[in-house]
Amino acid sequence: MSQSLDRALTVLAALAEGRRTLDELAATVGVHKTTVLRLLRTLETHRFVHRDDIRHYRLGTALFDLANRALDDRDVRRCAEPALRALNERTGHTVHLASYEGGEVVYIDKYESTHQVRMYSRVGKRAPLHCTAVAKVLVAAFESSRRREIAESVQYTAMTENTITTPEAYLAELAAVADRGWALDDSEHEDFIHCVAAPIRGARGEVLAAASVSVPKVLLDHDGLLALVPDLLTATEQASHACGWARG
Amino acid sequence: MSQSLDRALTVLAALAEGRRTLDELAATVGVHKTTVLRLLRTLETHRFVHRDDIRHYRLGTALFDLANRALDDRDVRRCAEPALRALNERTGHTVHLASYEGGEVVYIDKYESTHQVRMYSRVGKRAPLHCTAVAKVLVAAFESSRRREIAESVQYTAMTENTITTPEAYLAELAAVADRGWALDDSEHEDFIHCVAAPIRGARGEVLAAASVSVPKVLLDHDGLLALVPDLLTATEQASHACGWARG
DNA sequence: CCCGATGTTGCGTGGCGTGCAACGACAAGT
DNA sequence: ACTTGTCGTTGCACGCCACGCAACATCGGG
Repeated sequence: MSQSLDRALTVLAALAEGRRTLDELAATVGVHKTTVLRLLRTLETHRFVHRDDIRHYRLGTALFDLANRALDDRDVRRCAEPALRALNERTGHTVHLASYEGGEVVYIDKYESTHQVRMYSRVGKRAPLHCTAVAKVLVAAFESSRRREIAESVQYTAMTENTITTPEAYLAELAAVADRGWALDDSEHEDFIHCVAAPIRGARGEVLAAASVSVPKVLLDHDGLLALVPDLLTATEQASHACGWARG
Repeated sequence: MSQSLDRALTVLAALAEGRRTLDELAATVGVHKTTVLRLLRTLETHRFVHRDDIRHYRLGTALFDLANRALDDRDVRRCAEPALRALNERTGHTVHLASYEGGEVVYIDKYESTHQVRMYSRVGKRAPLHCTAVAKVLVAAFESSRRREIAESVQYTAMTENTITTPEAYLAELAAVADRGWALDDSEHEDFIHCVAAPIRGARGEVLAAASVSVPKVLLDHDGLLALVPDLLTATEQASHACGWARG
């Protein structure tokens, strides 16, 4: 563990919240401001931070560059794009693409709703495992031993009345998801939003990612949401083909 | 300048090219592999890198998170979104949003073309100052002394036959752009693509960002491109209003 | 079974990152 | 205008910690 690097990354995390001054940063990281200054200088030469004001620092453009270049490398993202974009245009609702990596589910793409009501999410954000449709789809793709392992380690924070709060209920849900081929988030994450999600498969049939449609309950009731499932499955199958999946 | 941090950032830059092994990284950075290992460990605990394979490292999810959170903070991006999205849907062509920061022009948003022919670009990518329409718009927004200063420091790399290659020609072009309120890239960056761009203004009339429409020449000839200008200006004016611009 | 390549660990050295204190720059208050 | 306070910046000396080395672990291929 490199101390200075560790501190620099903490600085970046602090800057993610918004622009900060030198000793605001020094305070949050808990080191002398001189130290932060030097770290910032190095970060600045690499364009990781940028000072717009004489005394305010901000995240720099190198971050955008790196992140989006890395995202660009993901084949799923590129291959699934036309299908998901079409789904988004057809339904008008928010479409997410998420993948499982390193024990967490992360959004790797997003297509905004055309409606006024927007949901809060962001590419790069991590999705809770127990109360999102995409996570259910992705975890349900594992064999049962792995599922059980994950189910044990999840923090079952109750986000709404409907949130699943026990490993047993979660495992049962996963089995159901695996069985029917798509997942439902019945306002388990946020009270006013419900979602459906389905897997996108690669050449060997493995699950590469999950796509979801999220819709505010004021726009569509439960049955209305379920009516989107065929549309969703059409899109994910189309995306799966684009990713090399052979079987229809 | 912090040595270890400097090396760590170089490692990240190397990883941006794609997944790498430990001593590939050690070689490119030019240090002992032990050193790289320890840097990677620190980076890994902060989710900046992720090892998908036992011997391959990749950029991690924290980068996406940071970058997109930072992008989210940009008011322009959010405010301009509906107008640009509409422009993109109306024309079917690639729409870019770019802003000037720290001496460089960087793409902060992108709306993909619906046509088969796509252009290569990416959010976070830096746009050359002398041969892109967005850069012309942004630089033309400065007062003449600043323009001259910038014009002197630009590297006039000739990308195509039409690329502007002298400070004098560049300054003349900037004056024309400032005068008519929009800019043209007549295949000055890439042979087969031409673009038009216009500024998006904030509450005090200052230029916040530039929006552009890029279209392959096989789809639209010069006159066809110019015919898009009214559409573009409608969109940028709409976006400007959303950003607080009062005057129509 | 050996051998090469690559990731990992222990360890001693000294470079370098650290905190301190003093200084500079700027703004606000009196 | 002087003072006062705040914040960024610089010089410096100490000692920690990051470094490279070498040995070990692990895995695959011949």
